[in-house]
Amino acid sequence: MGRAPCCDKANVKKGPWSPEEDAKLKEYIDKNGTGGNWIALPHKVGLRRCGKSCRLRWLNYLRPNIKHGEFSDDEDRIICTLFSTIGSRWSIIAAQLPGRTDNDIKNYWNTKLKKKLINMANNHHRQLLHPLPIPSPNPPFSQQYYSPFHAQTPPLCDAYTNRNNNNNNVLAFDQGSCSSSDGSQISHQSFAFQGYEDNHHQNLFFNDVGTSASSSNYGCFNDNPQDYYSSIEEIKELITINDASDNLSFLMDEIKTEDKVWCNDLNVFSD
DNA sequence: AAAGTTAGCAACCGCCATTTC
DNA sequence: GGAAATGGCGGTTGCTAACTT
Repeated sequence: MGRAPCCDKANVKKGPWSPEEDAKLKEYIDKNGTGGNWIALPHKVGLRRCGKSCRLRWLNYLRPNIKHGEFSDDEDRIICTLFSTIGSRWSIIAAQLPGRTDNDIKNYWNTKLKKKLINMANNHHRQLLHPLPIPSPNPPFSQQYYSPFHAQTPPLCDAYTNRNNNNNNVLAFDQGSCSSSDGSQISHQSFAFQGYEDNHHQNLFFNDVGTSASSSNYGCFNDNPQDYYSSIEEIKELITINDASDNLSFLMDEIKTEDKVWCNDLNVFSD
């Protein structure tokens, strides 16, 4: 025969945990450990909770060194990189992000990061359909790749300045400041950029929505950043209709098959 | 100011591989 | 060897706070 039933479903409490329950569980595990048996734990602790619920509460909230709050750019990059490689294996992705739980990452992906990525992929999609003029001569900007997650990196500033000097149809605003070629400091509030590749298909810049604060001298900002989209509704539709994940996969595949390198510094979609 | 809508997140559900007896 | 529980995981739900109309 097998083991005894894990818990009396009719008598266990469900819903949000109270501070008292948290304190009980934490105190017990701090003193005694989990004992390797979550199902037996609630009885020992004196909680009317299912063992699975205790396990989840401990792993996702109570255990030491849990990190809460905003995800960093580095964490974004790791999540995107791994998701593009292994898909929704949240526990594996979480293992690469100390202090983050699979549940946290899953929630973050579903509520924020996926939308961000879809938006970027969609912008790229448009850019491929309607390529901008390739500048000539090709400006001597940094060979490093520009990452949309990384709006404040020096490569962005280099690209910004050099391309501006060549009066190209590109712009990039970042929060903070960077140096222009004449040595002056440029400050910006936000970033927005129109995307295109260089002649060698080695550098790819992105469209993205954003607002320009004070950069008219430096970019060729074409009026309203939303003009880069044929329709905002189209973007909403892209995200909401059908299965957003399938849609994202489609876009990812499309980008891959374009034989282009996307976000190479993230190792996302690189050949 | 109130009602309606949306976004974020904690927690639950259910499936499946593993473990136990 | 097989039945049944456990542990672990990804998907989903439901509550609540924030935002919009």
